[in-house]
Amino acid sequence: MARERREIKRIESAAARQVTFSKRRRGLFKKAEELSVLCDADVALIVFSSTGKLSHFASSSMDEIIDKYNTHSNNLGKAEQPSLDLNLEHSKYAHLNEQLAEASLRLRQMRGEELEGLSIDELQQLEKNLEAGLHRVMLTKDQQFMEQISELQRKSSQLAEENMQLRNQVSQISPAEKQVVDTENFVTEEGQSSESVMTALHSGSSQSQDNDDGSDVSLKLGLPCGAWK
Amino acid sequence: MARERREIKRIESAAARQVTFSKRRRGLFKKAEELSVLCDADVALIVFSSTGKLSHFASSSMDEIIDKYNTHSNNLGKAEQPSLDLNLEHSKYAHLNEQLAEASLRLRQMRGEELEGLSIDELQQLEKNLEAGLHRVMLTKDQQFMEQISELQRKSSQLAEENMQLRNQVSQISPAEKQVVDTENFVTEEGQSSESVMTALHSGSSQSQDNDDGSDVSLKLGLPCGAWK
DNA sequence: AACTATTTATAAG
DNA sequence: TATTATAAATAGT
Repeated sequence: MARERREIKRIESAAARQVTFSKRRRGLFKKAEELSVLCDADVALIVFSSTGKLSHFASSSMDEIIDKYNTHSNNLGKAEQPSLDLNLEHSKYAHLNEQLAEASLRLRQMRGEELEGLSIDELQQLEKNLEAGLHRVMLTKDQQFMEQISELQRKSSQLAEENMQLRNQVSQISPAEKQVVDTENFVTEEGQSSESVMTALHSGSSQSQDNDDGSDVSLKLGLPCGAWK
Repeated sequence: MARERREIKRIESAAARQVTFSKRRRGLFKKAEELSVLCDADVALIVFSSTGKLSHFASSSMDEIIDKYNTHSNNLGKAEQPSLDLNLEHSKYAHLNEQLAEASLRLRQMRGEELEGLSIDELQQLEKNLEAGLHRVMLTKDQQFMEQISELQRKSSQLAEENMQLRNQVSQISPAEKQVVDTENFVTEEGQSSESVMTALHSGSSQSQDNDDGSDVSLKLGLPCGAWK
């Protein structure tokens, strides 16, 4: 990354080593912070220079991150360090930590990670749970889709009716322009079929937070559907 | 450092965040190692992704570095304030509780419970996660099945061979009884096909660990498969 | 420490 | 996942 590539091995000259240390340390800390911010990750970095000087960075609390690290490591079967805590608070704390570790292990396993230690029986059980969960999630999702569709149908019927009334008003006030209104208005009749509503779902433009680049034609369904109320 | 500068703030799109996380994490770990090697520094790096997955690097022993960090921190001075410490303990405790609650909610949701508050987007995400997890679990399970089958094939070939040798011995010692042995023994030839082994898998019932009497080819599948090691 | 010529990292596609 | 144009890091001054 510079005038010439530097081989990655200990720099013998103490002076050069010190200079490189300063430069690279700054870069490393910057990268660590950027990672934590960009990706919402929890990052802890501890550096001791060859002269023993400490520098450190933690995106949240260093102690918390270290605790979490110890918990995870223990899960993966490494030795514990039962030295520090003997009082009740600490054992409660430890117990909570265990529960959390257990829960997150199960979550990771449901995501298909860390399956190495599981027996075939356990894998089959996991598979069943996943299938059952998936099934319920799909049912719930479909139900919400149907609810949104019903709501849209209701809404569009109402709008169509209002439109018709408005057109009537307009034609009474200025009969000559009725023709224009009829051809420009895209809601042609009051009773929209369910098919047409579903089509509208797919052709409607998106609203809100994401990439509104103009080519995205998917309608963003979802709660809270304040936009429709 | 790329096609376009990216502002250093949390990436909203989960997918993009994940991609960036992978890339930058790799870069960060590389830099950490380079610093430790070039400058003879002691470096520890702990990263939890936003999904809770841990990755870490330590140029020497993580525990040692953490110990050294704790020592330095304490020495460099913060006179301890008991009340503050208690508050800290308390808030850590509360925080752990929150994390645990969050984790178990997610677990229940993965089982298809408590889906009421989720938006359609969240439901679809959950569905994707479940499908991905299910897929990985099935792959792992199938792999274990295949391993067990291979082991069984090996074992049965070996048994069949022993069997043939024994029959030869018997026929040499007492040729008159050869007929009897041939008709009573159900293992007829040395090379059992894989189909026959798989059939045995489904028809086999109990196992007692061990009867290596040379004729039982049924096995209980499942870990720990210590009986075969 | 400030300055480039280069190498590296990485955002987008 | 691999590629590539560009931003960033940094080795040697």
